[in-house]
Amino acid sequence: MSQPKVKNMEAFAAACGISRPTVSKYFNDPGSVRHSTRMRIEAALERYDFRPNIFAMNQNRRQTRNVGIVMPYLADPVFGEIARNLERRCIEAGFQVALFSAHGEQELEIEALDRLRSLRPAAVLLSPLGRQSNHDALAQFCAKVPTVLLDRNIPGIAEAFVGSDNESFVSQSIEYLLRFGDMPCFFEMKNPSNPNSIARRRSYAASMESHGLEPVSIQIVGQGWNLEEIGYSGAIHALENDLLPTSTVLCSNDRLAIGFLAACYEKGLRVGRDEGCTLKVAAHDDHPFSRFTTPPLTTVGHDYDAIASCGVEMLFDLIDRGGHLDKRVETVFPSRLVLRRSA
Amino acid sequence: MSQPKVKNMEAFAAACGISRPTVSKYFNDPGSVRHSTRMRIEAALERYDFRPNIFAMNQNRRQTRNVGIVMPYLADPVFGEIARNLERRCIEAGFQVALFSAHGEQELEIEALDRLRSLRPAAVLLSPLGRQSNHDALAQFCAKVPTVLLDRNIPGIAEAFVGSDNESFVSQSIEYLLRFGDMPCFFEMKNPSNPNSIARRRSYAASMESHGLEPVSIQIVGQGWNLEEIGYSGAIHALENDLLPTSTVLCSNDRLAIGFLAACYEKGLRVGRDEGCTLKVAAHDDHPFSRFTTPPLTTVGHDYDAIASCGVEMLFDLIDRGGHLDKRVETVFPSRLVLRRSA
DNA sequence: TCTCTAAATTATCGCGCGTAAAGTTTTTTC
DNA sequence: GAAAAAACTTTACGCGCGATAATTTAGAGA
Repeated sequence: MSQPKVKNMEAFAAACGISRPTVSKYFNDPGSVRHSTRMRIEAALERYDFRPNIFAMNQNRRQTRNVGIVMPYLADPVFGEIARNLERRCIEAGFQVALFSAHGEQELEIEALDRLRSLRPAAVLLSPLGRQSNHDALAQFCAKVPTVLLDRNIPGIAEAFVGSDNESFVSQSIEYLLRFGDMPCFFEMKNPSNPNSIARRRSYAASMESHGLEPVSIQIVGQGWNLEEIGYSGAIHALENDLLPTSTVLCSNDRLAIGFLAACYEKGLRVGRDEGCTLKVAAHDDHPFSRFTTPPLTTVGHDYDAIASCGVEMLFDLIDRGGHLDKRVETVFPSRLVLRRSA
Repeated sequence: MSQPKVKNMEAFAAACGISRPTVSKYFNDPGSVRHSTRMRIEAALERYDFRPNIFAMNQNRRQTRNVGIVMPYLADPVFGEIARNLERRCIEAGFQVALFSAHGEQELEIEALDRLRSLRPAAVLLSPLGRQSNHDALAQFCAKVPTVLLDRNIPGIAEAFVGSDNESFVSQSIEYLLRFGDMPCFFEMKNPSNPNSIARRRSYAASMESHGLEPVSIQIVGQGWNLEEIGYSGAIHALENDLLPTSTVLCSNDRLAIGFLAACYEKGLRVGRDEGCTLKVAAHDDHPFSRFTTPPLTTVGHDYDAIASCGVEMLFDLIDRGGHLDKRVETVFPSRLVLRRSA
């Protein structure tokens, strides 16, 4: 079956034997036209290679059907995974998705939001860089474009927030470690760019104190997103100078832990809960790679599916309500412990 | 300084005291107007918050300034990294970038190309799934949209190909291993979805034979993109059944090797070139994590920068030439050996 | 000062669609 | 069966810009 080209909706409507406004109505909502005419249009759609010009549509509609997804660092598999979930669901709901990554840089985040704005998205799912973000620029953006914050909260900005409960993360890991009598010290960056890290730091301290224990942190230096490298150098430094106050280390996140484990190997330290091991290591995030570290990393995982589901639902709800929610909604999902051999 | 809104180019031109066609000309090429008028426009641009409606522009231009980037699996950090490089350069050249991922699925790749087409891109950088791709659909796409293939070649399709030289990859690793008298066996998937894997298989055999040695492959089963898991199970199976013909293993790619190393740890095998190690492992790709495996993985790395540079240059050249090259160009970059402790 | 040319202007068309109003046909309801 | 409602058609306009042609203006060189 050849598919003759039809250059515009006018010609296509003529080929259907239907008026253009009705065809237009069909493309905006196939269910809004009579069943018999719908069949005629869809039959013609098989015969002719036609799809409405997306630019003309977007120009004339009151609202586009674009949604934006902005990730802080797409090369990080965790965000790649989240983005994948979100994108899938948005497409299924009939939206055109524009995917952006800040690549870990403040300027690029602003630039991405800037380019996104010119796409006039109906709404945006934004996972900000966090501390590294230009908060004024974000606030300005969110004031103009309906936005749902994802994974990283910035209080007061955007219409809603969906993410993981950092408290649940840390309390789960600590409960587990304490059950075996281990006093976990907290391994983290001194100046983390990730706001979740701050929340986890607080949760660690609170959780320890609630057990009548004194929190002890090892704060390592480092800037940027190369967390494995930062964790590695920090661990080397800590091991060489005997800075570890306890034999159980709870890392703020898996990527730091991956660097930590590499350092342990280099220093000839055996990690795990087996006999002969001198160190236990646990962390948070359940990074895709954590299952394959040596030893496999005990960690606490996100419920990506729930976060993605809730995030897009919030997004659609926001769009339905005209871009504004009566009050800012914060939804937070609990995490689940993933037991492996490192602790 | 308040930024009063200006709703269209007409109004903005009036605010500048300049005619609309001239302003239009400016936005299409700021250098094409007289210096004094350019200054006036840019001064007004500071005062007013105006940017041309991108939909109207795209609708009316002979050609859009959109370019598409399609990756096979964005959650893989290797592709995330490549995409980041490409995106950056395209934006700098003044293009709007539409980023898509096939998420490892044939249908999604087709769907992405489909959505991309409606964006009428000036040209596309496509890194196909490869064997898993629907080649007919790809050919159909490339016939209609000027395309540069990236990383994975599909002969005869698209205007050009830019990637790494798999031959150089494998010969470098083999040369290195043989220098220490190690007979490397080749660890790979039986039915790899990645066309590079096929090229590497051939290169391994050729390289071994050129040294008068007999090639030995371990082909493991598995489907999909969860390569670490596939490598892990394959290695467990091989180790338990004593299937390894040599004590040096050359993995087709790093992700398989990561799984392999995890299996070795589980089986209590020490890997590396130190004393007391029973196995050496090397691979290809220089995955971002390979530096942090235990032991750190000896591998062969891509020249991402060169590939990205060449890819976008090819893309721009293709656009300049009106979307067609006289003859299909294949550019291939050599790789560099990255020595670490695993072999 | 005059000339020549590059640049800017005016005027007008077209792109492909959304949208609205008014009139017509078809379907539903009782 | 008539009345009401729903779906459709026709007509017309507008969106914001690119493109073009015919004119006018400005700036550089002689």
